[in-house]
Amino acid sequence: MYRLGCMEKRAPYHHGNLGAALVGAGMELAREGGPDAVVVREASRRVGVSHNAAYRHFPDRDGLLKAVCAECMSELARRMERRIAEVDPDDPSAEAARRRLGATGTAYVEFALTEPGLFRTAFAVPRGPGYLEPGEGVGDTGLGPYELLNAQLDALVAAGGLPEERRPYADIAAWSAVHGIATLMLDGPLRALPEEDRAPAVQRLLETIDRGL
Amino acid sequence: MYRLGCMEKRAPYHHGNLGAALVGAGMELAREGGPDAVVVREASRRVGVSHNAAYRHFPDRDGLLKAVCAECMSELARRMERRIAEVDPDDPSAEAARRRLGATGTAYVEFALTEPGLFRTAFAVPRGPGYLEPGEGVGDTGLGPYELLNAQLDALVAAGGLPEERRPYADIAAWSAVHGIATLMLDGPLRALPEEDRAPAVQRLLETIDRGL
DNA sequence: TGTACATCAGTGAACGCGCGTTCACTGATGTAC
DNA sequence: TGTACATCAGTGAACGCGCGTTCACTGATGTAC
Repeated sequence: MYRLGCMEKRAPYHHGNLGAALVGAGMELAREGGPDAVVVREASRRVGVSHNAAYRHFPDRDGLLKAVCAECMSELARRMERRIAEVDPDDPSAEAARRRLGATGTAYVEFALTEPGLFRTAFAVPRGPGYLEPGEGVGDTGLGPYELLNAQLDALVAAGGLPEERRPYADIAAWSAVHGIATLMLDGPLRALPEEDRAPAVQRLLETIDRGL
Repeated sequence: MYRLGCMEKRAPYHHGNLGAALVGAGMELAREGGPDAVVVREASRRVGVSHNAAYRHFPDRDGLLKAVCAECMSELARRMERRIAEVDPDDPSAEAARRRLGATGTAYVEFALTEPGLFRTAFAVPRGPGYLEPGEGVGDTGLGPYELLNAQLDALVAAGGLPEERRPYADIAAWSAVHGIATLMLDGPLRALPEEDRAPAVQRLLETIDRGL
């Protein structure tokens, strides 16, 4: 087998867009192995650049992880937006609002189970508050996952599907429920739950929240 | 300052109970830094023994972590038992059963927030199912945390507080909710939630589950 | 009660691993004049 | 249009870290006779 000249190693001396390329490689790593797998040396290796070149674009390893984090959050937001959009956007009924709220939960769990590495990375925030700058971690609508959830709850109140006095902390309650089942199935004892029990368990959880809110 | 002779280093040549002592040191490490902090070398150091002595008692690092894990689970179980016992055990009413169920949730979140390291370690199970042998990770009643939860749900059904047809997956729903809020407040974005919002948020979540189940 | 011996429970030194980070460097690019 | 020069974006080598794990070893303990 001939190796063509195009395999020359020296091509990308000035890479042009190394920062973005490293985040891309970081996403791959996150997908395959979660946040711990997002390491400077391997990301550089994949891009085909020496490992210290990365320090021109990120102050340190946490800087890279932060950027990958934000990208994972955005991915989650986009998936939520997509599922929400499946409910007729022109339907103003409480029932539709309720279905949109359910869609955010469904998308959340779906994301966790189909992209475990990205899900873990999205929530493996480097310590300290304010790790996401405004405008980071958002989907196509410019809202982040948490804001999308809140928007659905507000819409549900507006549509008369949830009494206003029960609105406070409803976001946290709903979020906790889906986050919990995702976490338990992914990294917790429920990882041993047989495949056929998963969908009904999620269904039961969403119904419980829907009824309880 | 004089160092007295009792500080002699050579005292514990044959330690006598090194395995248990290492688990004890491992619990300290877990309390301070979570599962990642449970490392053979530091545990040995704290016990005052060379680091490879540990390999007489555990096949490898995961062996130690597994033992510490089980101990953390037991601690959680004991705290749940304690909170459950605060509800008059002779009261057979559905209302009491409901309060006992709430107590398991309260204890769970309490444990997570007051002992974050132990909580994280309890759920940092080494990969692979069946990591806990039967009889490991249990409290004084011989039941583990999940079994305690199931017991309260069964009791609630028996007391007429929950229709039997809604029993399936109710355990997972309830567990997910409390696990989720604990995880989000501990390691997730809700770690930024102001102290004064925490208790009401937990309260709201427990009510939602209570109403929704 | 002694004693020889197997076994047990430790020691100390060493290895390899992959990482994060820093250093002095060099070749490419952009710009003021 | 040229040219000198600052700056930018890479390179390659090296350091230190703390860990898990293994090796040959040694002193203490328990037991068969």
